[in-house]
Amino acid sequence: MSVPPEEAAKDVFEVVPIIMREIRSVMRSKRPPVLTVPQYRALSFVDRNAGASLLDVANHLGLTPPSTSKLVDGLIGHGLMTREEQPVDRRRLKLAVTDRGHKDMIAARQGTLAYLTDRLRNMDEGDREVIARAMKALHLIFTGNPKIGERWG
Amino acid sequence: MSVPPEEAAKDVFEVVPIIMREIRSVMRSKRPPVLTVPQYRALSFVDRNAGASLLDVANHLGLTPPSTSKLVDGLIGHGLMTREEQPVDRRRLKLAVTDRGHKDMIAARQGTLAYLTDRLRNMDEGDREVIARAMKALHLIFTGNPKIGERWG
DNA sequence: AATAATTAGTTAGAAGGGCTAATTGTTAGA
DNA sequence: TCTAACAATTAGCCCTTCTAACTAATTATT
Repeated sequence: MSVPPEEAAKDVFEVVPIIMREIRSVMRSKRPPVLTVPQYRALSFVDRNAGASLLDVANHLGLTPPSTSKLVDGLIGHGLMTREEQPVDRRRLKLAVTDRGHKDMIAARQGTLAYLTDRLRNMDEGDREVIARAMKALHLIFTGNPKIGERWG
Repeated sequence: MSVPPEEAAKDVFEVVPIIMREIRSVMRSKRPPVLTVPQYRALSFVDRNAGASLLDVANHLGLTPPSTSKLVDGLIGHGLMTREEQPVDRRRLKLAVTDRGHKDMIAARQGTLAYLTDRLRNMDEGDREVIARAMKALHLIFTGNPKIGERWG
């Protein structure tokens, strides 16, 4: 049976927001610490790319520089990230995750993954394979990057 | 090859936020009108369930009553929804979508679907089928409802 | 009928998310 | 040098979502 792009689009549009709400809810419910999804994503990126600049983070998150600046502000305010000046190019920041930021990030990740894993446990193994394949295909068309999972080491 | 729930969870956790950001971005970029995702979802629900109460909307969206109240406030302020009193139970609201609300909702939906459709067009047909199947499986485990797509008539 | 408990919805206040436009400093180039 | 480009921030806007505390209306209890 052939699936036209219109139908797949409708399915994605209906299901993705539902799952996203779950993810957000789980991630924000860990307390303390409380991490929002963008905060988690920023921490995770800087954790893997120590010394990243603000624009690096903005590009990775798909946010504008001002939004990212505010986001980083909040993380620094909570002691989860640091902002350093670089002697090489004083315009460019050097962001880094603190120990506490690293721990909070890991906690948020594990909590969310545990929840999702639990949800995915009681289903047909074939369905799980379909989901994994679908996610890889979606990742490719939405990011252009065929690699997935590298953020997980 | 077997896909353990942990792996599928990681894939979902990585990809869903990316797609969601795209959806949000596209939906908010139509101007005028500008509808956010929660605004769209509230309109869409009330459009299909005229006379719904605030709690009906809150439950459907997975939001608290105060959040929903504020959300509805905004929609009414923009002339997209109406709030009526019911003589039967004067505590219970009767929400309805205005003509303009209906039109804006359709416009937001079509714009977003057009974008997603476009993205999904240039891919292997087999991948599209995998995506459609994955979305149906995910919909079932996250909502308990096997039916999908009814919202699209 | 009077009182208590529940239910529907709102208000207030907080922290965050995301944008555009305008600004400050810094570096590189003609 | 002087200008253009760049990195980041500030200001100001509106939306999201929560908890806590509240009002008003209904139902249940005595």
